Amino acid sequence: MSMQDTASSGVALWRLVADGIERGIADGRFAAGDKLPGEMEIAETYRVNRHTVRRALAALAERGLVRAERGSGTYVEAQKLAYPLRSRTRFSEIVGAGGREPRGQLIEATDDVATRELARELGLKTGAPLVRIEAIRLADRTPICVSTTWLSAELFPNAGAVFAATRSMTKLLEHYGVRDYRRGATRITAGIVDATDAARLDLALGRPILVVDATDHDLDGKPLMTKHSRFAAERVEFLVENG
Amino acid sequence: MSMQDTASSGVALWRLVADGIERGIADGRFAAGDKLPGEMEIAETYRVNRHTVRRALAALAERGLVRAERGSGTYVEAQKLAYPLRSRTRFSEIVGAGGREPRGQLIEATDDVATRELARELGLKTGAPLVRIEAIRLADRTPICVSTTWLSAELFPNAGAVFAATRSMTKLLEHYGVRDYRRGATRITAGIVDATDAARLDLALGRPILVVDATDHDLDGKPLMTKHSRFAAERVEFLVENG
DNA sequence: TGAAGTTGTCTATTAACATAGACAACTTCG
DNA sequence: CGAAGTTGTCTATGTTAATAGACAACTTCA
Repeated sequence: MSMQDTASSGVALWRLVADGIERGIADGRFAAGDKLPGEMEIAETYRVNRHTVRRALAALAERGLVRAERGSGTYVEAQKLAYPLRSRTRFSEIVGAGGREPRGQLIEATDDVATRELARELGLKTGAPLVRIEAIRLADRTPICVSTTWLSAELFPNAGAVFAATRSMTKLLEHYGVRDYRRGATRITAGIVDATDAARLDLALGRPILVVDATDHDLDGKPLMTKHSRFAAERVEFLVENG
Repeated sequence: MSMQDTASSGVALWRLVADGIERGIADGRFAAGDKLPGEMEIAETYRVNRHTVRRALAALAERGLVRAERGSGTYVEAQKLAYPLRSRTRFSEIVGAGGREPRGQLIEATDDVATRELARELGLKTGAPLVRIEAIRLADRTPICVSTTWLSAELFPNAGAVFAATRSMTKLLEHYGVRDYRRGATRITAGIVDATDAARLDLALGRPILVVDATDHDLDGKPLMTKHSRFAAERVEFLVENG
């Protein structure tokens, strides 16, 4: 396959090969520790020059997914985080369950006003004052997702400062007397990471992301906050346990 | 932004611009019928040459997402299919609810044997005979997803032929006396389309896909079939209605 | 009508992508 | 050891991607 006989997709060939191999790792065709096929063999299966395969492998190696050993072969390194989507979903619990250290980090907290869309989600009027919190969440040192959270500025004054101190949405809500909350309807789609999120997630441009929109409610069904989260698709896998 | 000052991602710049605009359409910043900013303005916001913007717009136009009008501007065309993930999910009902014509098409049906993984999902023994059905599902003329379905060859003899005739999994199960069924645990992740699926979904290489793995059970909880589906992310949006 | 703003088309130049072939350096295994 | 198979590095060539500038063709609106 050369660039001129396939419809130009705007994606480099080496990138397609790298994605193919990564998929193989993701779905278990290549398990952690396994040896990948030789560069020549990969080149033949993708009908591509060996140098193109080498570039693909170099990209995967740089991301820590594989490791090349001269004279021997190239070996698989990594795994994905299982992320159950339940009504009671807590990032820290999910990550902790996998034996990893959950961390949160505030990027910025700013004042905002409700668009019609946000107002509807939060049960407020259009133009109502909001706090917008931009945060990143990690498992050990690996960024998992960035999320934008909107809360009513009247119900949660100084929410930005509280989050900066607690680094946890659950603790933030506790601070305002909310003992428990549930997740409402969740919208999931996929897309390509933009430049800003790519930098925050330490993700290469053009990588796929899982986009999750959800609104959390208290136990009486009153909306508390609405979130727009972007997950590095290569690092997580959502589990919808029935529905 | 030129290719040499950003870390080379293997994704062409015009493709990043196209993805950015598409995201703008997806999340409502540009609604159907809206006029996009001028090519010069887009070029400035992405810090890119106008020709690069033109290429991005040409790609979007070819996919029918936007339409350029000389001397006037470029306008938005399309929308996404809302796809609720409930325990009782029927493709035909979801598509029909949107006023579109649901269609199914058999790609191939072959005999297969259960891997350990498949056997566990279906409650069979490793090596048990299976029927593997590869099918594509469309809304009007637009391909929405391709799915690989495995069923027990003993419980559902000639399943391939039955599906080819009925073009519906629901009708296939009815044929074997299954009146109703429910979806069990569902795993969702995202990835990049491979060459085979790209052709089947009429999707450009490098586009993101939503990957859904699920097993359907009858009302007694007995596994009926397990599916591996790949959705064109740009054409659907999953709705998880609580959980 | 005329000016401003829009998309369409052309030429030209530089960097990145992909191919091809050859050989070195190293590991594994009989 | 020695052969086979692996990754690492080099040179070379043609194609694609992205830049830059200029101008034509068309629409909108004062």
